[in-house]
Amino acid sequence: MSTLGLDSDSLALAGLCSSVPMVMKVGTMTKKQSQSGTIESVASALEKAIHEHRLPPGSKLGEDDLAEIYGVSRTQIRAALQALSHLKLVEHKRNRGAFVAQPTLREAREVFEARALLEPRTAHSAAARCTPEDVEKLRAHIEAEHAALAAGDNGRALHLSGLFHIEIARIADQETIAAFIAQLVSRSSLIIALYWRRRMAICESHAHDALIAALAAHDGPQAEELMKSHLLDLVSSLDLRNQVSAPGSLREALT
Amino acid sequence: MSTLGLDSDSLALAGLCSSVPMVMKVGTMTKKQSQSGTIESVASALEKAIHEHRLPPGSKLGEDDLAEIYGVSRTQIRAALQALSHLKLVEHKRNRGAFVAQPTLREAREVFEARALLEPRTAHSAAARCTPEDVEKLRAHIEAEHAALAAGDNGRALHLSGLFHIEIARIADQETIAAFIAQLVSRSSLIIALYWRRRMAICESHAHDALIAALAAHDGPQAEELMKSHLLDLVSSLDLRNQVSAPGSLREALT
DNA sequence: GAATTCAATATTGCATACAATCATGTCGAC
DNA sequence: GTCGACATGATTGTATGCAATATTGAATTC
Repeated sequence: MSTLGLDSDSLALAGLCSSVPMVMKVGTMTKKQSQSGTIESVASALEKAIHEHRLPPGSKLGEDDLAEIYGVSRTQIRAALQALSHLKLVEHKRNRGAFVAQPTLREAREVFEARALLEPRTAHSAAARCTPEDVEKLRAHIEAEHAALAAGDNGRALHLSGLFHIEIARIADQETIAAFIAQLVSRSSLIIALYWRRRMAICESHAHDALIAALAAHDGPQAEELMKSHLLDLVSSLDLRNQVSAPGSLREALT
Repeated sequence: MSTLGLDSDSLALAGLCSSVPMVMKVGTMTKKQSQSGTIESVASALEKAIHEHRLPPGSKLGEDDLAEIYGVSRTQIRAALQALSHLKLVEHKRNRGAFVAQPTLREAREVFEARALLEPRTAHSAAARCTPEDVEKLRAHIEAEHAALAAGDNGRALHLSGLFHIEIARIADQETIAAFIAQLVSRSSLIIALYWRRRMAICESHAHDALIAALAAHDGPQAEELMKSHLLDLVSSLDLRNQVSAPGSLREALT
């Protein structure tokens, strides 16, 4: 039985899962679709599930379970897990399997230092290149984010909030930096799952609104400053002080 | 027959290759060492060969060839190639195989923009934390680089020059940023192979010497400035103007 | 003679089968 | 009653074999 958070119900929610080719498992003579985007599909589905905190840090990602859930072979699951492992989203323990990564306190600090280094100046660049279409796209993101929040789906809101940051890097027309930021945003999602202190409300909406305004006005310095303070706000909503162990990792620490 | 630049001779040069476990291929009943670092070993060996320009951009990396060269199974070769693919060092073409990546002009510019964003401020941080042992290590790097240059081994010198930059990020105690820089340095090696104009001499030695001095003196602003100008020098030694095709990619473009 | 089609070969993509390793639960000894 | 050793089960790591696809060469036709 699957101990994953990915039962048939959440599978339907995953969105991208629907693009996983339907393999008619009637034996070995069936012509499979060989749609060949399976690895990326599985990786995307898992990534999304992790972003939305349906798979909390530390979750075991058994190969057989995933293979059965997605209806593909273990080989492709392994490839997808390996890809996510390179993004630091899953950790591989030798002969033990793959687990959703649990960033340490140190990693958490490093991730946000890297974001502080990359994102403000990227936002600056984006302001110069931002087109009306880009602004429209960003507004759509915000809107969807608000809708998700209103619906109480915090996970989805967080996911969309991450996409917002990645979109800004894309507007700056820097694919390489955008890839880095995408990775950092993904890891941030894990960090938030581990170190977020509930007392603090995530009032990102305002920050994002102001950012859009600055971008639309092509005000580079303002966008840079807003992004910087936005990231600082985000960090201050986390509990990154030294502590004996991260919440939830206790179980892992005592084995 | 192998069309790779990795005959038995260059195999011996690869250094890390010696850590590839010796599989006694006497059939299937032989107990292999199962040293289990094979994938990393192969990936490192390939990475080094690419850094040192023994495998120029566009080289075909046939799985069977590599499997025979390193005496391991195709499975591990595939895993190693996949890892390098995530570092953007090799490109996978569907049903065609793996090739040493050929960064486009656009990618080349992006890589150096990312470096310009990351490295100067990382050098700044490194200056504050730099210990005498770190300085010694950096000097050793420089020395080896000079030795390689004197021996006419430009490839090795380039490789060491890259390690120098990564070492600085490590001194800054930022593993996450160091990983990004490592990737960018690797890709820079490919970019140099494609777009370097021979007229320009690579006078990095001086820049590196000055950088060490600034780091040793804990002069953050100076280190930041030196790194910035060093990167600019490096870019100016490249030919990143628009052109019909990169040198060497002609063959590929006409197939 | 040149071009196009078709067959043959080589190479990758994929899945399955086996081997190795780790976790768990039981039995026995102290 | 508790601790330790062992056997069993489950899960990952690895290799090999087959199927699918691209490339190469030859033969045929215009």
